[in-house]
This record gives sequence, C-alpha cells and structure tokens, in this order.
Amino acid sequence: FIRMYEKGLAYVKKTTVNWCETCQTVLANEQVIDGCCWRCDQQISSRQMQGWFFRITSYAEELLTGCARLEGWPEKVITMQRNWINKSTGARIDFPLVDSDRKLTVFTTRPDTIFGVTFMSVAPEHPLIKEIAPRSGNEQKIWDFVAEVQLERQRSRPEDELDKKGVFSGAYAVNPYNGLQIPVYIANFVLMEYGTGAVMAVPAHDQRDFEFAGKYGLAIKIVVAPREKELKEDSMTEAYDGPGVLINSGEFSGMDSESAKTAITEYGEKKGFAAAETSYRLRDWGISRQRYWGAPIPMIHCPDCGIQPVPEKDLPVILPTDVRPDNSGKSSLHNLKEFYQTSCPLCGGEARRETDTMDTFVESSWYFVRYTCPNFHNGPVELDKADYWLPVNQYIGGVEHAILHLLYSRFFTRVMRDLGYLNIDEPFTNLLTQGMVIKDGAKMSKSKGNVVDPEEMISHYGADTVRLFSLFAAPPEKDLEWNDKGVEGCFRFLKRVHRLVMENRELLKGSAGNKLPGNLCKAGRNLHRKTHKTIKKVSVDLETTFHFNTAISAVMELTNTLSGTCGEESGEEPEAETIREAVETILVLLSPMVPHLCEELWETIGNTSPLTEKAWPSYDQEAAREEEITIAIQVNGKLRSQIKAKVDEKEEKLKEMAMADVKVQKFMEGKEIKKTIVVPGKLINLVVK
RNA sequence: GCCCGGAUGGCGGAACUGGUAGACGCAAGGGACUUAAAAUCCCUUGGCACAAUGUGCCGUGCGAGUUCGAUCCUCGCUCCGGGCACCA
Repeated sequence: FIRMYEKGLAYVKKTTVNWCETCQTVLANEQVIDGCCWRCDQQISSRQMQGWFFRITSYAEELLTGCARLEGWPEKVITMQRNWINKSTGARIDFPLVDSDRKLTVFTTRPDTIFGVTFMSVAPEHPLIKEIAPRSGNEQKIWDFVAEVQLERQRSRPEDELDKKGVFSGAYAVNPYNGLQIPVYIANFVLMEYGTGAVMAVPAHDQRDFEFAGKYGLAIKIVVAPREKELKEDSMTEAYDGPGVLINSGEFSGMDSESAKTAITEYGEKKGFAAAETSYRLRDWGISRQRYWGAPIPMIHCPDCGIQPVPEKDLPVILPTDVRPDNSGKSSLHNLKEFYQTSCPLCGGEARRETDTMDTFVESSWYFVRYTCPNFHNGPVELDKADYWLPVNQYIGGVEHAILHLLYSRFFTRVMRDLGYLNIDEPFTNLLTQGMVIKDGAKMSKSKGNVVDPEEMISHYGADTVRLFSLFAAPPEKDLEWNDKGVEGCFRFLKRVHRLVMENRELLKGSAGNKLPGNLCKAGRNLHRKTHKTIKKVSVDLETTFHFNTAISAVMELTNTLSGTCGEESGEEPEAETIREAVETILVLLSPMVPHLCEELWETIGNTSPLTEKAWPSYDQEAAREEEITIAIQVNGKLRSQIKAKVDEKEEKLKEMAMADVKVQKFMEGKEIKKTIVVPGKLINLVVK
C-alpha cells in the first residue's frame, strides 16, 4: 500500500460515495449490484465522504487492450470487462461563455456534428453554475431545480429512466467553430462524474438532446445527411445517429462523417480550442471501508505534516482484538483511542491513525501471488518463486466475479509488476466460470433460503453417488436447474460396478500382476481397445474441458462393454488379463469422482498399495486403434447404407464396395455418377443425376 | 437502446468445430425371474406413413443462402438467459 501511495496509485479524496446503511460502510462502484449492496441487498444511498482510492484508471487502457490476449477466458467475461471499462474516443472542446472569461468544456464522441449544436447542457453539480446563476435573473429557480434533481436521484433506483428536464441557466456559450451563440441549460440527464459534466447538444443526431429540444422548443439542425434517406427538421420523430455526409457544416460540408471526426478535431487543435481525448467509464477504486475487519490502511494523519505513511519498521499495523461492534455509523476503530492515538513519524507530534480498513477485494487481488511463497518474510513476494509458479494456469470461479475480483486482480498484477514484485502482465491464463445451480427459478444460495441440503441424499445413497450425480448432470460452465431425478441411475451404475468386481473377484485376483498375453482373442482385443479409447476420452475431458459428464458416460460405456462380454452366454470370453485391465481402468478413471468405493474395490481385486497412489493411466494409441470401421454410404448426401471395411482399405476398393451395395444401387438406377467424395475412415458420398 | 451467451427427443444432455444427429443417463412401455414386492436382467422408445421386425419421408427455435454434404459456416428473424445503460 505504501509503495502504491508513493507512486500516486493510492490517494485520498472527498467525493460522493456509495453508502450501505445496513453494513454502515462505503462500497466500490463494482460492489453495487442493481443499486443494492453486494453483501446484504440493502439499497445504496450516496454520501459525501473522504476515502482512499486506488488509481485503477491509470491502467484502463492496458486492462482494455489486455483483454484481447485473454485467450483462455470465456468471451462473456471479457465482454463484461470491456463494457465496464467502456472506452470512448472523441474530443474535448472549449466553448467560451458570452460576457465572461470562463469557458465551458465538453467531451464528445461526435465532433463531426459540431455545426449542429443548438444548445449546451450541464450537470446540476457543475461548478460553473455558482458563477452563472447569480447573473441569470432567476437564481432561485435554478437552485430549486438543482435541489429537485438531487432529491429525485436519491429516490429513484438506477434502472429507472427519469424524464428529461432542465432549466435555462441565463448564460450563453459560443460555438468556436461558427461563432454562434447558444443557450446553456442545466439538465437532469447530464452526469458530473462522466466526461466534463457538460455536453454539447445536437438534437438532430442525439436522442436525448432530441427529446430535450422537443420539450423546451429548442432548435434542431441537421448536419449529417444519411445516404439512403432524406431528413427534414420538421418531420423528424427521432434523432439520426448513423453515419452520412456532412451538410451545413462550413468548410467541412461534403465530408464523410467518419473522416470529419478527425478533421474537425484537428482543426480545433490547431486553433487551440479542442483536443482529441479518450474517456473511460471506469472510475478509481474506492477501497476505504468503515468495517473493523479488514487490513488497516497504514497511514497517519498529522495536523501539521498532513498524511504520512506508517514507518516500515512499525509494520504491520495490527488490529486490536478486544473490540465490540457498535452501530454508531462509524468503524469501531474510529472510537478506539488506543488504536488511533499515535504520533507523527515526521514531527513526532500528536497524530491520528487512519481508522478505515481496506476492502476485502484488496487482499483477494493478490493472495495467489503470496501462495507461491508462503514462508517468505522479507517482503511481500519472493520473485523467484512467483516467477516459477505464475501466472495461474487454471482459475475457477463464478461469473459474479467478472468485474470485481477478476478485474481487480488484473489491475493488481500490473501494479505489482510496475513496482518490481512480478514479471507477469496477467494473473490467470485460463478461466472457467462455473454455472449457477438454479432452484425454483432462483440462484441457489443461503440468503435466498432455497438450498438443497445434500445430507439427506448422502445418507440415502452415499457421498460417492451424490458426487457422481452432481458431476454427471451437466458440464460445469452451464447453469443447472436442480433436479434429483437422475440420482437413481448413478446409484444403479455404481452398484453395477460393485457387482462386476465382486462377481469376478477370484478371476481378477488371479490375474493380478500378469502381463497381457501377446495374442489376444477377438473379444479380448475388443475389450482392450475399448479400455484404451476410454482412457483417452476421460483424460481429455478431465484435463482440458472439465467435462465430467462425458467422462462419466465414457466409463459407463466401458462398463457396459465389460458386462456384455463377461456374460456366460457370449461365445468367446476375453482373457482374464484384459478383464482385469478394464476393471482397473474403470476404478482408476472413476476414482477422482468416486473415491471411496473405488479405493475399496481396488483393494478387493488384490492390490496392496492404495489407489490414490496409482499414477493416472496413459493410453496406448496402438491398442485404441480400430481394426474394422463402418463406412457410411451416402447418395446425394443422404445416408443410404453402411459397409464394414478394414481401416486401411484403399479408396478404389471402398468405392467398388459402395457401388456394389444393393441398397445403394436402388438409388442409382438409371442415373449417372457425377462425382464421388471419399472421407477417409468416415463415408463415401456418391453424387448422381 | 447497446453488447455477450443460448435454443437439439417427454427430461438432463452427446456429436473430433462441415461428414452416419440423439452417445450416456433419467422417465415411459413390454417381457424374464418371484407366491408377491423390491432388487436384477432383456427388449422397445424423435415424429409421420406404409404393402409394418423392414422401407420411405420429415426432423437440431423460424426463414433464406453457401456446400457433394450444415446442429456446426453466412445473412435475416423469434424466443429465453445474462451484462451494461441518460456514458455525451
């Protein structure tokens, strides 16, 4: 924190903050969900308060461009981060005020519409209002309006779209591009927190300005002519915000609107009243919390020397352990003299320790770095170890962290890199966002009270079955509507595995440690092949996609094959060694998901060392190879027949076989073969006419 | 309004990212074993039609297109889920 403070990445400011009445604390923008607290769902109000901030905005551009390189992340999360950072490029333009030496500065993404500006709108909190209002002649009306908007904003919820309204400020501004004087309005839809808190209004090409102009009878001037249709000022029903050719725009008329953006900005830059600018929606991260629990912010407020970091020799600042929570609206540390009373490290005079603590998300933004060197005590990070382990190969978490933890961690990683603590840019290479479990139409959660207690199911079927069932239900990234209908099937499957082992116990024990015979019978070869195909499938599913559901179904298939070949009725029995190999494989592959039963059966078949110590099997490419495959035969793309053929059968031979097929001939009668497509190992398509 | 996902049998879900749609499981129906039930095992199971144990047609939200061939690619829609939102 102190290093960040020294670099200007941590700072104090007084601003409007999000306040949660229930938690009695400030929240970051990212922690306000639908206008409510992320922890307790209490509706958030706003307050003016001093607090500590991290300058995440300095990294806005890098966090945004870095998104493109997050190849192992779900598209959805990347999009959410992009939207949250929300970059817009445009220009900053100064409009001088009439009869004043002040300027009104706006940010716009549409400098191409500069000649269509017919008024200006400023936020009710805009500092210039203090100067303008007294000269307006209706000062009272202005302040009434400002108060009204503030009240309305407090009462409304963020998702409500309020009616556009405003009041004339009495002032006029000059459009520096054409010298025209335009009225300045104070409008409820302009936000002080974004851009400059002032907007140039182009009603013909911006929907909000259009609505506002309609309400107050302000002029509409078309300056961008669309290519397909003609616009008329008096017949417009909505603003046209698409591209086109500039008209009524002085020397820029006739220009394409896209190229006019740069041309107009450059013109203004040359004349000194405009500048190209990029704006982000991302705000600095407010980390001050008025909670007792949380890492103390290591700062001291001295009445004479100002803010001073706690000297490093006095770190860490330790929280008192004898604190009782109260509901005073302030952190209990705030009232604890023993904690806050201290001396200034600079002048030695009486000073006050910072009593705010850090947001929990601060620690979670770099805990994974600390995990690489937990026994290191000479600093935050042991670089060698961090270099060795990081970035995290595979990260798993809920999508609810998309713009909280996952963005903060990306920010922190870069900060630590720039402070020399890390050599990486991104913390997490691959990200899996697991889906939510839905119950009765809502996310299953403790606070919603719709949690299914697994205990009941476990006591009935056992933990192994419940584990298997949970994994079998759906792939992990998918939301899942909870339904316990299928659990019976998983239970049956495990019982089948159990029976399979118990019934063949002696045979399995007898073949323990034996090598596979060189020459296998057909049934043995088939079983051996299926075993290795299953190892391959399960390994890929578990290691690369986490699709446990298909991994389990593959083991079920192997089990089906095995019980099919072990029956007394089937003519040929596979060799005991191949059976043993199949059974061992089933147990090993299943063991991460069904640990108890597998371990037990592992011992039953005569193993002396535990299954947990057995290495994951590798598959034999040769063994997994098919000897005979089914080739589909299509006529004009429709499946008409199937033939069995050797894997390495020649194309010519396959074509011959296909054309000799009775079913196929039926569809070729009296027709001519135009083309033959052969997909090796898959199908033959005969195109006839 | 803008931006991401998604849509496959009665259900959960498969299908090497262009190559036999419906793996695996659930549910349902039929049968075997049993005095009976449970358990277990076997068979059937996308829809429609018929000369009916086979064969044909249709079928992956809807409509077009590209292709020898489309659940997969392209364009235009519909619905569902999620994110952002007076962002200038």
